[in-house]
Amino acid sequence: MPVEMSRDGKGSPEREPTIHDLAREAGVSKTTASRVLNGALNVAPETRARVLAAVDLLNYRVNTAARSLRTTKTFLVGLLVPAVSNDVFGRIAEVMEETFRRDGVGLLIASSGWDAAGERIALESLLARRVDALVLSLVDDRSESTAALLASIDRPIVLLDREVAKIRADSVLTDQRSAFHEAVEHLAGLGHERIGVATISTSVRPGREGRAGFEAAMAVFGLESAGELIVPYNEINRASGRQVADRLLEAGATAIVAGTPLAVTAGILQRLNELELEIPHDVSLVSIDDSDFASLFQPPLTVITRSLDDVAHCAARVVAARLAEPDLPPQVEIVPMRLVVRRSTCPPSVRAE
Amino acid sequence: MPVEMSRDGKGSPEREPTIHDLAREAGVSKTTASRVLNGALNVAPETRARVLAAVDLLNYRVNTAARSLRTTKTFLVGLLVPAVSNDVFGRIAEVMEETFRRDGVGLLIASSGWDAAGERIALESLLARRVDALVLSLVDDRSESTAALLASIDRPIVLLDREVAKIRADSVLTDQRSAFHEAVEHLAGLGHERIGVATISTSVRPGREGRAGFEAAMAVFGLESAGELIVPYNEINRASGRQVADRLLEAGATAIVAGTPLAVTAGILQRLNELELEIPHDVSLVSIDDSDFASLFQPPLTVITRSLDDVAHCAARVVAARLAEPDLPPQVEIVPMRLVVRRSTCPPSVRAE
DNA sequence: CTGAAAGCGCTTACAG
DNA sequence: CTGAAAGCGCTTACAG
Repeated sequence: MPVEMSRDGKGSPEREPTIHDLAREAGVSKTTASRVLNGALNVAPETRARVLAAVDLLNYRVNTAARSLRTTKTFLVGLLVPAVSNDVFGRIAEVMEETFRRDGVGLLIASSGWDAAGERIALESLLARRVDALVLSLVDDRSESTAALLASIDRPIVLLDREVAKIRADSVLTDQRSAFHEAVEHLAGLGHERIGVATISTSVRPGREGRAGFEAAMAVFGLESAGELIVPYNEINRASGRQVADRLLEAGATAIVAGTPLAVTAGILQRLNELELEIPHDVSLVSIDDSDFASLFQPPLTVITRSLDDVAHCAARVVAARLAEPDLPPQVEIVPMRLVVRRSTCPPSVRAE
Repeated sequence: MPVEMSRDGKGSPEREPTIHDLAREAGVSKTTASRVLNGALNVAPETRARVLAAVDLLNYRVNTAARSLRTTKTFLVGLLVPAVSNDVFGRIAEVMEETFRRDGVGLLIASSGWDAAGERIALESLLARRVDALVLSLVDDRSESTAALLASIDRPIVLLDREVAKIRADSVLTDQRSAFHEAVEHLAGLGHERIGVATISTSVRPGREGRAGFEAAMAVFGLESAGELIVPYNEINRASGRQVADRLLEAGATAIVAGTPLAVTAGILQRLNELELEIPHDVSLVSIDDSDFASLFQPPLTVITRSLDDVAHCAARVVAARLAEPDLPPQVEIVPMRLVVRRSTCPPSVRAE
């Protein structure tokens, strides 16, 4: 007697069961098996039960590749971020993954490394996998070539805090403008007149909006937002943060709004420390995005923050809506930011130069 | 004349070109087209060139679903971690993704949320996608049910700092034992006798190895490693860290080795601060894994650290080797840890109780 | 060095 | 409510 050990559930890990095996086990056609697998409603309850029992017995799992080939959908969405290791993007990725998982959708994550060339490659790899939709946090939303690439794609795109001209896309934005307004309001209220801001480059929406929000707020409070008080950081590292700190201090800032990622903020703090400038007595500091770091630093940092989970849920919802209804008008969701006052801000002292 | 606008490269985003279109464009058979796509060597150079030109012209990208269906490989590897938002796992995920991308392999990341039930679901979702290999950082490597599931899988598995009995798997391990030895050596050298350690539970290799390393080192230096000096944290949050700090202090520890993730370490620091215990004068502290947080905290933390990039590269290499050679004997790679002395450790002071 | 043909595991009109 | 048949886009013996 030949060794026949199929359908024993576990143990001999042979060929994975196919829908054919499933149908045979349940005594129905592949068509019917497929119907219950896909939750079609026109199936007799009893038949459905038989198929489901067979699924359990055989430990059947649908072959996604075959399904994709047939339906031309991959049930995969691609997420492109500058760096998953970044605390903000890491959390967004985590929550999105978990959210999509409930719908049987996988999240393919790619990091650009804050670099245009890296971004191109990451994007290509996502496209090669034929993801059903793309969620993007680009390094430069003004790039013509990126815009051209995205325009040619014909797949749903949701932009995370970016705006790309001439393409059809949904977006989830952060209200940077009001964020900077709140920061300035807080600082101006404390009596600061020379408020400096470290911010991401204008090649990206938060840089443009943050700057605009800052300037508008300064005007509202009757303060001068001189050009030298707005300095973009160039790279995501400490050196860049130290440089920014120097320039802002040179410009006479008594308070700094650090619209910077952690590594850059770290550089700013490091530089202030070296110069023996105490926070908040010598310099007040407002940082963007909350973290263990911010709340545990001495002094605990006053921050402008948002719910990263909201951003992620929002993005997932937008993707789902778009996939369900491709002809929806462009969706735009705005996630608010709020100020959390801690101990890194106080009235300015009269510093002797 | 009917509107015929195929092969215009971009613009009209119609049906994606298939290998059939490619073959026609290049004037060869699908077989040949497939051969050059897969880098087969028995193709005339000139033919190859024609196909490649057609690829460019049509902007052809192979349909991964079809390829997978045919080859039974998905070119996808699954990474299961407790949380991608964690600084350690985030970095590992980022580097692995980038490494795999070069080989055209995608990384599907799933987070368990440090939870057994969540882990099961995450694992199932990875399996449902039929990933070619699994890289796992389990929440409990002693779980019988997880072991049974993994044993039934028949796909390459590489364990990240975990060891599961009775399954066939490769592993990338961290040398926790020597890490804790170094920490104790450093602290004992400073004169500490009551050294406490906060560590992950023994349901996971680092918890077991760390504990063993700690006890062995204490013995070497003639110190008592009483049970109350070893306290596991239960959850990944500050409250848990505060609790751990209290217990260790109660046990009379003058130095703490915090083998804890950032959120827990944060709780320990917070508690010490509340109790107005100064680091290092009242309590010395050695933390595990370096970060901006650790180096910028006041005082900068002495840490035991490892190269996360090495861990990631190592894991990627092990996966690649296993995929290329399924019958390789189990591979075990060990990544070293080293001590970086900063300013959170000093000789113990005589504290009045 | 090249091609015709079969088949991977699904889903979906179509027919009943 | 159910099933037979076609076909999604590839790769791979097999034959030449």
